[in-house]
Amino acid sequence: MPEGHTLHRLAIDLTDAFGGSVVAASSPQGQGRFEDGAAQLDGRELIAADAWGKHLFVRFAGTELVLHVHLGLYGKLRIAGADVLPDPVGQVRLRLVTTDRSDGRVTWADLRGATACELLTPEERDALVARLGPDPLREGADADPDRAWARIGRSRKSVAALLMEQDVVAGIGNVYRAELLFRHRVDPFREGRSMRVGRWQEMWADLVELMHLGVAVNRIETVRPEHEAAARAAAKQYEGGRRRRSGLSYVYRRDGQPCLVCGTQVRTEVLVARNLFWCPRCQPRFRSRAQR
DNA sequence: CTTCAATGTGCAG
DNA sequence: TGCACCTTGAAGT
Repeated sequence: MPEGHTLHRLAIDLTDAFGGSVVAASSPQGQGRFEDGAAQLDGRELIAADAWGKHLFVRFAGTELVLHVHLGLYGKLRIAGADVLPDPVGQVRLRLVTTDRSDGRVTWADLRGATACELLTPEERDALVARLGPDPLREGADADPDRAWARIGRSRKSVAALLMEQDVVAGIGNVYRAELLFRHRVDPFREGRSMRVGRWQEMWADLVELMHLGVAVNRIETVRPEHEAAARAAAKQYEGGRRRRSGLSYVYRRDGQPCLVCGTQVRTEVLVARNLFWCPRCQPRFRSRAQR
């Protein structure tokens, strides 16, 4: 689940659900790992949440400390409402609860499996954000593609590796990386410095759109309308009746299957400890002038 | 039933 | 470079 779109969506949903309300904070099954933190937040008004890349920050009234959450690979923050508060399931590191004064209904958020759940001073938060690159989902100067280009355009590392580095672009994960490179027919293995700035500007603009769509539908969707039918048919065949949870994709997790555009088998290879997926025909090996 | 891989990252060696 | 983190669902036996 968690690439940047997930955290921005959670920031919106948390603010909608709890913003302006006093919350009860607890760490029910947190193995003691966030009990002190939860106690510091308990009974405070939640002001608002925001995200930068894959990091979520939540501000509370009456304290400078900021709640910082990073979901890692499989963390989840689930927000729900009901008449009665259910018992926590699994290792709930943090639970936030607010009760509606008029009808007594409760809204709660349960955090499980997160890599980070901690309270940061404003200085610590700023230091963390300072280590992150521009975020396509933020506004104005926080989403400056030139900052990313300053890194990419001079690097001998592959574009595929660079796109995963959070200090180059904050919020891209393995799915957006593979899909963005495919959509722009870019060879994942070409050096960053072999790219032209115009190409990067196109990729960035596309990424901004894709990730905003991801926030809106709460899912990564990257397939263009003209390929949707083929993508759906391919997914259906592959699923064999199972229910599909993730969005349609061109190449992500489609290794061995025919490319939706050209029919060539999609390939995969481990690059910097992550599975990279690409179409060798749509994204042919880039050869520099010197290599030709 | 058990095992493994996953949309991620930090740290040990 | 590989593991730990510690959850979920798919895949294997």
